[in-house]
Amino acid sequence: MLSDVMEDYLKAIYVIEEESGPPVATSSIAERVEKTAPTVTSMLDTLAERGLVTREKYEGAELTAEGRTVAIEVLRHHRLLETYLAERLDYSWDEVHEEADALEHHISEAFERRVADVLGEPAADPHGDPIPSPDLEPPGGEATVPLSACEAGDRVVVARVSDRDDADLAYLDDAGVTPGTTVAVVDVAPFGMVTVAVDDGEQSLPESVAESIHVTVADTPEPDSAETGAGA
Amino acid sequence: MLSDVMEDYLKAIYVIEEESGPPVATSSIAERVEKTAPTVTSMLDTLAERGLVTREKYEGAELTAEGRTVAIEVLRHHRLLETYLAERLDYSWDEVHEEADALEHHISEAFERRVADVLGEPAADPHGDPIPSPDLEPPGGEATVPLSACEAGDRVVVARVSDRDDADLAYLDDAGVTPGTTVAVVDVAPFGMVTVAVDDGEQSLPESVAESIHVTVADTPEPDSAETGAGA
DNA sequence: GGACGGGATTAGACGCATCTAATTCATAAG
DNA sequence: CTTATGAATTAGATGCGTCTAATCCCGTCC
Repeated sequence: MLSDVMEDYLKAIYVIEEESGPPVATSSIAERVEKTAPTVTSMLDTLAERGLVTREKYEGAELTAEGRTVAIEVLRHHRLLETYLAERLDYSWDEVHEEADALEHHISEAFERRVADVLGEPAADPHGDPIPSPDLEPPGGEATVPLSACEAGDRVVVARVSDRDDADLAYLDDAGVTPGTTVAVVDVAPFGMVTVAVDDGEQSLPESVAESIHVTVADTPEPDSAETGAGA
Repeated sequence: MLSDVMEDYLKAIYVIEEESGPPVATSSIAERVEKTAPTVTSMLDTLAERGLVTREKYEGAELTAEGRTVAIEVLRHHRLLETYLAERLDYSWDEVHEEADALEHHISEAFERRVADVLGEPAADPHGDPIPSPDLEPPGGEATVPLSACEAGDRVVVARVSDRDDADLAYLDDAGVTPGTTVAVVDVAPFGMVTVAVDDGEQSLPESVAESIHVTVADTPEPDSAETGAGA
């Protein structure tokens, strides 16, 4: 039996692999799971013994197929729970994460299946993150870019928003920046501050927030008049 | 923060107090939580240090007011979950227990409240056990007796059925012996085997099962002619 | 190429929940 | 009153996940 703790590490490694690819550094796992580096090192040893990760000393870790499957199952639990809480228990978009984190390790296969059934096997959770299918294959990621990488003039559709910071989430919800909405990038200032136009006005977002918003570009500005180059 | 494990002990002590009153013996806790006696002893020490139980060596343990409140909260979680699973997630009566046991320690106050809300603050779970109210006062137990203590001729209403053995539960469900149904006691044989009449025939239940079914007596046989029965 | 700096690992310890084996206690039987 | 019996406790060890402090390795900078 895998402990909750091990599942948390595997999940962390998975999402880091998703965003930066393997190998995954000890320190980035440590940051994500909020443990010290030596703790992570020893857990990686345990995980490696169990065949859930491979690793080389001083390099980094990488999930095995088995470890990846476990991680994806946890992620499926997490995202199904978030969706269920939002749809059936009146949770708001920004509240679901914590509860799902607490429950994801403790639901049975039966629970997972029934929740998926009553929801109709949804494809994405309230933050826009894809919900892995029951076969636990890695969900196909459609190409998205962080909002922080966009340029002034782009019109973009919000694909997903990191679920890691409740305060940011509440703010974005309030601002009308939710998965599926279209926003126009008004300005990208020095240090990454991004200003976007939404239905009810303009919002300026610090870089840290803009990084956590992933979008698909609907429309790029035409590179035509005076402002073509490394402008502004 | 109280660990899940501590909550389990407190819950166990509470239900044992319910059925036999304090003080609660180390060995009966050990049996219920499926741990060895020394393990229970040391946990009782911990619990006593935290002010959740009082105890005297070689005597037994008793919940403090605080310990009782914790136990009742866990029980509220458990029974709300059982009810929710049965009503909203298509679980059968005999499946809910295990899932509720796994989840009861991990749901938030918010979750508890919302589940109670969508269910309309139910009074009893699918096994007939009373669901503690949000104030966490001990739920008022209406007087019931175990089916094993009934006599031939009694007509009784099933009040609640222990949720501890899935196989028994499935059998009883199939037999039509569920909370709220009325059954007639046909015979009480030596060693406690009880035969009851239900809608679809007669069922013979071993004593262990008959002990776990609590009933209210609707009608006692008049100690008079051979067949006083008020006309079946 | 040698020293430095920062991330990673090893060393060693701790707290918790658990176990088995040995001991102690309460009490029922003689 | 003494002893036997069974329950409860103490003693001592284990596994796990965690920490801090010390050491080690690798890539960079002079």
